[in-house]
Amino acid sequence: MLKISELAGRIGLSAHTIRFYEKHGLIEASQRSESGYRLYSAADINRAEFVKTARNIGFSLEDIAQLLSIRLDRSSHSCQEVTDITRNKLHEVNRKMAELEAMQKVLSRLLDNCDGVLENATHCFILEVLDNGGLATTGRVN
Amino acid sequence: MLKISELAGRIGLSAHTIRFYEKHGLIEASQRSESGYRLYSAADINRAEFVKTARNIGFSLEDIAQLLSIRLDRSSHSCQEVTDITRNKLHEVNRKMAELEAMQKVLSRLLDNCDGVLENATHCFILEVLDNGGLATTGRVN
DNA sequence: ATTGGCCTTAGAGTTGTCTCTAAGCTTATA
DNA sequence: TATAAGCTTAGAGACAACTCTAAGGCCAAT
Repeated sequence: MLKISELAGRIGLSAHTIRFYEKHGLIEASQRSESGYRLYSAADINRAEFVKTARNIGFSLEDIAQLLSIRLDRSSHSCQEVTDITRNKLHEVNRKMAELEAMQKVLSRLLDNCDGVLENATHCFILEVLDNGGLATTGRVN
Repeated sequence: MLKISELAGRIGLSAHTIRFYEKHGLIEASQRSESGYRLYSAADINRAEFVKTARNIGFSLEDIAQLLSIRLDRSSHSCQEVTDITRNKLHEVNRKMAELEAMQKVLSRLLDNCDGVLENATHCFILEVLDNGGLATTGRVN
């Protein structure tokens, strides 16, 4: 049986975060010591590690709550529920990537077209683009 | 001179958001009507459009505040200050992209290896990976 | 004159994920 | 036995960028 900071050290979360996860139903201590300290069993530790792994992958706390409830009673859930959660997450990631890629393109184009060595910014290319509503999409900028 | 909702319609922000931006020093109404309504001049509108464009590109409100102060007095700022802000943003975007790419890889690998049609989740590949601390990096999973 | 839609302000609420604090009890070490 | 380190709780605070509310004044049209 581990105490909270032992569990924390073991899985790489702070004790604060573990209590926070507990408040949200993700991690639990199946026992308490006489003085009220949380005590984590092997099963509790496994569960905590599951949570940490899922968090590392990028699942939200809400996703993880769902995955945990499936894990708790695997036989009454389908594998598809799990793949759905995973697929949704992947779609979300793809959406964000697309957004970031768009930003990346604009930012690098701005930098490519600005020598950035002018002593003052009276004719700064980037400011001009911002003033003109963005990079022209007609006509090459490259 | 535009009133707030006219400006809002013109640049595609809500009046709420414009007031919020004003509170943060990004947009200002150089005049008020007798009854206290905000009135936006051509210069105010340009500034608001600058803000909107920068926001569309993905700059944070804090970035924009800096860009605006350069724009306000271009001659006493260097072009490099602008490129620095832009470069920092690009680095931030690149960092986030790398994170998302990692997530993307893991998620697609999870999905690739799970047929996801099992009636129940007793042997769900994804749950097993989560239970075992993540995808093995040694040994092929593909 | 009344209605409805716009405007004002200060300030609270939202989302997600922590992060920290205060006040007080417990346990281990010197 | 004294001290430090660790534990408990409820609840506040942080961050970004909004989003909304309440309570009230203003203005144009019917």
